Amino acid sequence: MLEDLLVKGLLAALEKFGVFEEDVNIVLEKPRDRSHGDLSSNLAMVLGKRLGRKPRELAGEIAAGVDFPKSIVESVEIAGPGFINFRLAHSYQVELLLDMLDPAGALEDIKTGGNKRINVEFISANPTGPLNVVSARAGAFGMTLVRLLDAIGYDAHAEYYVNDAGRQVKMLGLSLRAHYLQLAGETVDFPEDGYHGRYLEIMAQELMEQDTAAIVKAASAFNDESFQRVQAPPGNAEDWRKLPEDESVRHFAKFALMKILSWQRDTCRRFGLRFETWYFESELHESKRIERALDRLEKVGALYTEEGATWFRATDFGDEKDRVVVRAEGLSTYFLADIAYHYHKFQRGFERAIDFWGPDHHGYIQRMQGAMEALGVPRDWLEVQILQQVTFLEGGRPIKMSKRAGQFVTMDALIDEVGADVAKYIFLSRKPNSHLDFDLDLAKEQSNENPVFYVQMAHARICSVLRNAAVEGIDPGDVTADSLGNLTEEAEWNLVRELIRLPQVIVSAANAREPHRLTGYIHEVAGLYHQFYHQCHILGEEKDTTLARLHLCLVTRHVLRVVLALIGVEAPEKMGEKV
RNA sequence: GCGCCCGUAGCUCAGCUGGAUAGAGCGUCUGCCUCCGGAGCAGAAGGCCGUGGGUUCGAAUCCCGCCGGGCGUACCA
Repeated sequence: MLEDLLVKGLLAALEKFGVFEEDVNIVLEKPRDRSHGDLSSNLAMVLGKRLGRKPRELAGEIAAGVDFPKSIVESVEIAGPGFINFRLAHSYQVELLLDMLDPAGALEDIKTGGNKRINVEFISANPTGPLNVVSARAGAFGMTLVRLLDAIGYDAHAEYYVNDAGRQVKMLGLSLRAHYLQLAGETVDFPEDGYHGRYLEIMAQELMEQDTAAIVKAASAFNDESFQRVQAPPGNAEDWRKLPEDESVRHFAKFALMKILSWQRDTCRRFGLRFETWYFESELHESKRIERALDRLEKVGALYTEEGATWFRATDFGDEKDRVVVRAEGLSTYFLADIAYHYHKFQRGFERAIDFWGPDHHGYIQRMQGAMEALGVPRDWLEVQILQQVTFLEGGRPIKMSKRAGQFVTMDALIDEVGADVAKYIFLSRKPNSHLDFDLDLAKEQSNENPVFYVQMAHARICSVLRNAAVEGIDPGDVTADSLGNLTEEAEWNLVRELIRLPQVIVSAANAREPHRLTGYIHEVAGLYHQFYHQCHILGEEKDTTLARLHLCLVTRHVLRVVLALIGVEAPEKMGEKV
């Protein structure tokens, strides 16, 4: 790595001041202003005080003491209050570019994860209705993080947890059954805490029209491995209606669950989300994992009984109060199921688990990590990323999202109206902990003026130039150091300098869990490409120039493709007509 | 009350873990298509980085106090 080389050189120069590696942390950064070189160190300012020297003088002496090959570092300058600025040789930058294209090069070198398995769980929405638009942010982030982790050499695994057990599912069954009975002409009281969404009415309507065969056929869409548990209830709705109430509700619930999961899965697919595993809570109950987790907590002395309930000693693990795991009536809490789920996740052999949660669950982190610790799992095994809330505005005012009241914007509607690429790009341009206002009206209007098109345009433009080159019979061939050496313009080198940052950008975005650094980066790349395109004519120039510029196009296209693939946005060869 | 997150251009947001003159998109204004795609380029206007202190060579960034907003604070999920 270049930076290591520079750091080494600086350290060598520092020895005569009695400063050694362990005394100082040398940081090199890219100056904002290009006239300050390619890389910059604040070393002299940091050391100035300690050595009782004026930073600028010190910088001068350090700079005089370093010795780099001219083929790598073109110049070392002192500037401002004492910055040491390095200017890289063009030949070296070209080397870095070529290394990035090399299948065994820089993008391979950043794969330092050792193929360790990491589980990334996101969305995990309750299976009580269609996915709403809040899940879109989680989907965009989670999926991108999975790809980023793969890009740095981990074996990342996307997972979706389905809460298909407990009270809410029963309520779902009750609600659907009530709708059905109403349609069948019976007078029924709608359950008090029932789900009022219109989708359940529609589902009930469908149910009236579907016979057993149709229901079974619908269920057969779930033959994938992760969905073995999703099956049609026996018979048809008329049969279920006649059953004793409890059993009847269970049948309706099972059907509703099946339908809703199919919607959720379809929506995920439309949004480009692929989950290796859909993990069902009901499985935890059936496999006795919940009881076993409880036993184990008991065994390690992390439980006690009070007022008839069983409590987990969360305060022993940093939480502010102890938490109930089994209620006085004997029912286990959602928390206990979650403990069992995460413990099983650990047993499945993941080196680390990353969960994406909403801000309303932040108070849940301590107890969850505490429970894992109590079970003997390393404290940092479970990493929770809080994705701040999205406030959706329509007609200038916030939409209250309530699934129970049936009032929310679906993720499908978002995809229909602004498009998956635009939606993903908007979410991925913001950092995870920013609360963001999403104005749907504006998004619809601006979907035609969105930054995502700016980036896609750059890609399409490159493809177009390459097509034109082919028409003129020019075959750019492989990118070589010689060809790129013919680049002379400022606009060309501005682009080059940005392109070679790719490996670092990927590493930093992955490690910081901040995918938005990717969108910032390609926006910059696209901008520099557009500038280059306007300032430097590519085709019809003198032969070496044309070739060099075509090669720069090829590298830019590669970088854009790599990053667009990471964020799950298409890299189109042509842009459609603007509406 | 306590805990977490946020406050940067008219609006929506970046600001790479403390650096040099605070950026982008949208909106507003001015130029640029007989020229590889104008979904583009060049430029202008627009900021006490909520506020008051502190830390140091240096703060939008770190610490403390206020002000304002969101979320949480269940034997709900």
